[in-house]
Amino acid sequence: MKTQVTIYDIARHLNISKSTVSRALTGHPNINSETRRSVLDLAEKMDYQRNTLSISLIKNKTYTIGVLVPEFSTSFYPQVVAEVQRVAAEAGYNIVISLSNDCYETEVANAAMLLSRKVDGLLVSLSNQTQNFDHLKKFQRRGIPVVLLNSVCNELLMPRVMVNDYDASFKAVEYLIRSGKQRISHLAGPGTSAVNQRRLSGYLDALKKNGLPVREELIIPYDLKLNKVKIYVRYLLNLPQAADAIFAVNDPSAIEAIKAIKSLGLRVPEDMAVIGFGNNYGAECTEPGLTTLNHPVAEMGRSAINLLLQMVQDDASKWRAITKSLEAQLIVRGSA
Amino acid sequence: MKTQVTIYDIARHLNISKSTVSRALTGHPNINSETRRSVLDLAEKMDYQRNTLSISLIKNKTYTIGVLVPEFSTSFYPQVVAEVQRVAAEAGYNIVISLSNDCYETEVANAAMLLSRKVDGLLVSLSNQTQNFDHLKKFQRRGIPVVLLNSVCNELLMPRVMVNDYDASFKAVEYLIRSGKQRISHLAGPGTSAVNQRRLSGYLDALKKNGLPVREELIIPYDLKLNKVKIYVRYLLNLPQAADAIFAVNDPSAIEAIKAIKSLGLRVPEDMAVIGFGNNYGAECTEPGLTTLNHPVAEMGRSAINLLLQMVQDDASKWRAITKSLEAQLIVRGSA
DNA sequence: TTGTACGCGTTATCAC
DNA sequence: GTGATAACGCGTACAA
Repeated sequence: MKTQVTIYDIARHLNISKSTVSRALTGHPNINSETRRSVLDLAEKMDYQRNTLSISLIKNKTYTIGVLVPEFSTSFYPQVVAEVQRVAAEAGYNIVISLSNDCYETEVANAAMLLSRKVDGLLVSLSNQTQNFDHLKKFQRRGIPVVLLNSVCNELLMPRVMVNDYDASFKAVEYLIRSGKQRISHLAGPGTSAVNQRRLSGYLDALKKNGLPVREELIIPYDLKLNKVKIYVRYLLNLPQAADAIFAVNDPSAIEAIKAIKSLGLRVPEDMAVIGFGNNYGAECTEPGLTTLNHPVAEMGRSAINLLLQMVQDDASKWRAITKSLEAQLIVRGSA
Repeated sequence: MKTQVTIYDIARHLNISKSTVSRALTGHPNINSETRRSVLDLAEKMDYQRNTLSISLIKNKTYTIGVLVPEFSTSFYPQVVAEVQRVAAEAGYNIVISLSNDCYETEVANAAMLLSRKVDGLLVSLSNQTQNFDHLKKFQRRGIPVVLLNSVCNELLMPRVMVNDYDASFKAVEYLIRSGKQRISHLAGPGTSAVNQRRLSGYLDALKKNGLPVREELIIPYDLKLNKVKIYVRYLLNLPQAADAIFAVNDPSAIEAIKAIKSLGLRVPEDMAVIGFGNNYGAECTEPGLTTLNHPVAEMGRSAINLLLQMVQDDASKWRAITKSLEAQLIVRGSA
């Protein structure tokens, strides 16, 4: 059974104590430079590798950040996570990623796992289902900082980074109105998610502010299962007063809508304009290109992890439950 | 300073020894059911959380798998990783993800980090740049199993999971030939990557086997920077004998090619057919839809992690350097 | 400058 | 069934 090389092994070989070896390895000032040299050489030769576990145990610090996100099914979270990983690595931290698959139970289980792994901080984007926040409270109670991404939790005071969905949606709908559209429909996501609520609000207010009536029949809440989009599009076109634009809650829905419209022999944006949300992969691949709101993914990841790393270093008394709200820009391609 | 609740705290409160507490918590058989009950109750009440670090230290086992991939810039790795995470979680393992950004130095640094974190196994997809494999050898030397994903390393004997790029490319090119194309171009990726080499081989052999000449001017090696695609497309169309089809090494290139062809006023696939590789997000968004080879992402992730978990459990003497080669299916949409 | 002794939180091996 | 005691690998007061 091959066991690892420890500082004790090095110490024996050099006839010194393991504390001296430790000092050499950690770069402690009080050590003879020759001793240190020979330790480093031998360590190299013996292919010594520090055991991070024991150090973490002693220092009660793991240099690990837990990242809890719902899914990787669009480009959004992968891109956010990539940026988070990059920034964290620069600061000497590693990340442990957990996917909740938008399932509350999985989210709780993963949170418990990250807790028992003694992460130094938690970056979390809650699942759509999550209504109970005890799993996050456990972190707070232990003095482990938590930053929310794209999520709201009114019970808990913790910093969060989000996109200004309201403003963005408002902007998108107003753009449609300015380009002459009158019957703008909203393909909405599940109302359980605060994100979707904010997008709906932006839609509603843009209509009101511009003197357009809110028509219930044009607001379609759906579960984001793409196969239903075609049905909705057909419905919108067959209304007594057909819709002339769709503001979709996300890009995949918008892309699906464009396909449906075209398959019915109609033109985008003349017969029906479409605007999405996210600017995911694929948004520029449609014909016409999808006009959509750009999610500032890298910036979101960067803000969130920087906020969290700052909290990790600061004393808990310095923590502030600030909300960082980033703007989503409207990218005009051709679908609206 | 709030410190964590330990088994010793529980022991004191109940006037028993910490060994007994440990036994209760781990479900050891030799323990009075009443004692156990009171321990579990108190643990719950005190919000006790096991410290995985110390257990890992003592058991020399972390239940952690290192996952080292190049990037998250297409849907490929995120989807693979999502599946790996799912399967690993089922088996009680967590994963630590590291992105190398296709940079050799980063890859080496990340590997060292994972090593010092004492991962139980490593799943790695090498960067394009990687030519030296010492960082992987270190794992092997310590008895930590490594599985390669989509990578080749002739120096090292380790299992790998890959797509049968050769067969897939052969299939795609043959499909183009059958549909009447004669001057099939290949937009190739950097030759340093074995994956790209295999795709090129499949292209070449399909031509040969079907009696078509290999024309050097139709083979374009490029660095996958999408902004160059338009130039290449124009070049291919302006040849004395213009190309009539493009087999692109990946989907983004193919999608870019379709756009370029259409922007020049030509038709896909009549004037120029296009086939991609990967079936990434966006492949079904183009007009016409992109005909491409489907990367069996979930299956690849599953195979790789299952192979690795098996090795983690087995003795090193049982390890076999098998190669698991999965088939990529041709998805015919409209671009060819 | 170096060595000794202890502790981090837990499990394992002995006794009893 | 339970309790000491020794590990796991390392850092660090404290003493020398």
